Amino acid sequence: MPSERMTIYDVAKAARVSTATASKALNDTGRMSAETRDRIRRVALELGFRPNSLARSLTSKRSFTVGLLTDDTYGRFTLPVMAGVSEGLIDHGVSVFLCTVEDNPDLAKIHVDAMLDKQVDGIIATGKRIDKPLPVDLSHLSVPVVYALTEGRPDAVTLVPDDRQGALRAVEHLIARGRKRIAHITGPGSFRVVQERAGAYSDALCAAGLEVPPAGILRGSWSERWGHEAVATLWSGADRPDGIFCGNDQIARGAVDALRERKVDVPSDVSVVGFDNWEIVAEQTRPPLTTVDMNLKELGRQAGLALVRLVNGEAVEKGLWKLPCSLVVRGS
Amino acid sequence: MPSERMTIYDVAKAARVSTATASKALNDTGRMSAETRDRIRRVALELGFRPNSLARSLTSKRSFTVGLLTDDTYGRFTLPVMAGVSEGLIDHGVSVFLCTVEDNPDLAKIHVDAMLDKQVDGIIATGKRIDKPLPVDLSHLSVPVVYALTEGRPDAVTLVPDDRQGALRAVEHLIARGRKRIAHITGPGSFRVVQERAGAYSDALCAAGLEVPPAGILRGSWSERWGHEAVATLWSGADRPDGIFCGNDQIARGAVDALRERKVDVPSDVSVVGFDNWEIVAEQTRPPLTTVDMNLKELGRQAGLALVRLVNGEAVEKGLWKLPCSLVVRGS
DNA sequence: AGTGGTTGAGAAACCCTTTTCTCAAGCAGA
DNA sequence: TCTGCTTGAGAAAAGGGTTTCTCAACCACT
Repeated sequence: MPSERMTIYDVAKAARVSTATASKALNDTGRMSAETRDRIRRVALELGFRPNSLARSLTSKRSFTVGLLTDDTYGRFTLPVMAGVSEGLIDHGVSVFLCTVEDNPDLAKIHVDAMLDKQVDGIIATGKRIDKPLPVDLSHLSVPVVYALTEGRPDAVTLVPDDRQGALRAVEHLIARGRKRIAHITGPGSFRVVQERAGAYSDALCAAGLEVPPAGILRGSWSERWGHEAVATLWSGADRPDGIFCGNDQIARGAVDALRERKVDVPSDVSVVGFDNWEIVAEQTRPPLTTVDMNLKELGRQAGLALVRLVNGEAVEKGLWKLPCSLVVRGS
Repeated sequence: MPSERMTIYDVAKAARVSTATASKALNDTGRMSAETRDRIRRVALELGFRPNSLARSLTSKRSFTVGLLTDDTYGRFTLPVMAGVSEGLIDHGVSVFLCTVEDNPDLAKIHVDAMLDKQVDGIIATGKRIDKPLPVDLSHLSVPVVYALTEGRPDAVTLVPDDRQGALRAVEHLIARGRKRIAHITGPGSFRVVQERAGAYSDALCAAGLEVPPAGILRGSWSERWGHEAVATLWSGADRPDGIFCGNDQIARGAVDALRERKVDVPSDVSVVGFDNWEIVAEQTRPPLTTVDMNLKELGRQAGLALVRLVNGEAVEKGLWKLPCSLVVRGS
């Protein structure tokens, strides 16, 4: 391991050419004899030469670096998104600056400025809610911005899971299982995903010629506790459901636990479908949850690729990109 | 918003000085009249000048950039660590390259090479297990490396939670609650944390003059299912415990659920303490779990700061740094 | 007037790579 | 032999900063 990094001067000297020639040989540009090109390449390889990206970026105006902004420290959504971004971009030789800003506008501004100073080619903004923006305005930057799983600007690319399609899949699955009286237990009505999923729930029932029960949609918090409570409410009435579509896996788990405590068998008496495919919840539920996966890693990948296209000046359709969800069938 | 970034040439021209003088004025180096310095600064501010980090790094040999390598995409441990790193470093003007490598040596090598090409000042390696290394050798790099929550080289700085201290706190808490017959349900014996926590469990009991029950330590998987099963085993015997220290929160939750199903009240009949303070599990348990928090965000912060000190050539004590855990008392 | 020390600021080199422009050599054709 | 074209390679500038070195101007003393 050479303690000092080799420069192109070292390569040029060792190959007895100028740095210009060396550069051209290594980048496969310019004109020279195949023999010279090969010789320079061999020498570079022997010396373990690796070009200094900084110097290269200085002239090329491309740093092959993007910034990833997130407001989520503990949640489960951003990690797969980030992994997807990282994975999607490494193939293009692009590295990712990670910045966590957690609802702090000043911190966010500092991070954005730092990224801009480091000449990022673009920025990906990601968060935990699709209906809340990050605490910083990214609309007039000199670099392109892509939003993923957070509220984006209308004139920018924004990637979100297709909640409606995912919810349809879930309800259709219940219907295909022969369920007729299907309820929906979900989170706070202030969340857009709640509205989307609830709308899809109603539509799916209508489309199948089933009626939406009078108190079919129960809104509460995103917690197991609420799933538990909601089942208590449902079972206190006369028209008990035989299928439940839950707004997330935690609610579903609370519901399944409550059903078990009432000696209602899942899935023979009642089928339950969750949302999120949060494995730690879904797989530990007894029985394991059938649930909707939002394919967040893929979403992150696409966000990265979209940004690269924008950076390259390629045409990219602006607006909301809804990426399909898939149903993971387990035991519930 | 100027579409083209201002350079120091623009500042120099506007202030009618040379770039050398401008640079010195802005960096508070060199000699010049206070008046000139102020004027240049004012001009720079007006123009919205921000120095190009790339150009600066090229001469200074410091990129104010570090790489963060992780093998964890879905787990819960790395996200707070990463957030802590990011938080601890931004104060030093250092940005973080995020790289997820997930057990893929080739991918890891690509990422490391990319980081080195981008002249990172150092690398932080982080993972999900303290007794498994990342799939890439970082021992002969030209930049310093700090390990956090992953197996590090003996001659490097490695930060891990103090499992022993955390476990002692947990068991002492049970003892302070007056519990006499304390069991330990934990994960696979192949994990070093299992050994550490189990050792601390035994030692704490001895120190308090309590005996370790014959089958006091039950090793299994890290799942709720196993916590459930283990309680069944314990309660099938004669010598039922009145306190349970669990190796993680999932096991604890399984145990608490099993106890409830047996009509054993938590915490009046049996006290349970978990490990990890994984809020999504601990807070949703009925009753909410008392558990050990590993302070992972702080661990990440420290990792970042340690790396900065290494980069600055300051003395840093090598070896294993064990960071204290804290007990979060809830309802169990 | 000559000497010496300080002050303020600029010229130029440097960091590493890419790129444009120039140019000598070689060759074909007239 | 002269002209014109192609080929291979290098000189130099650019990219945006930092830093070292130089130097003129000014002041205070002899």
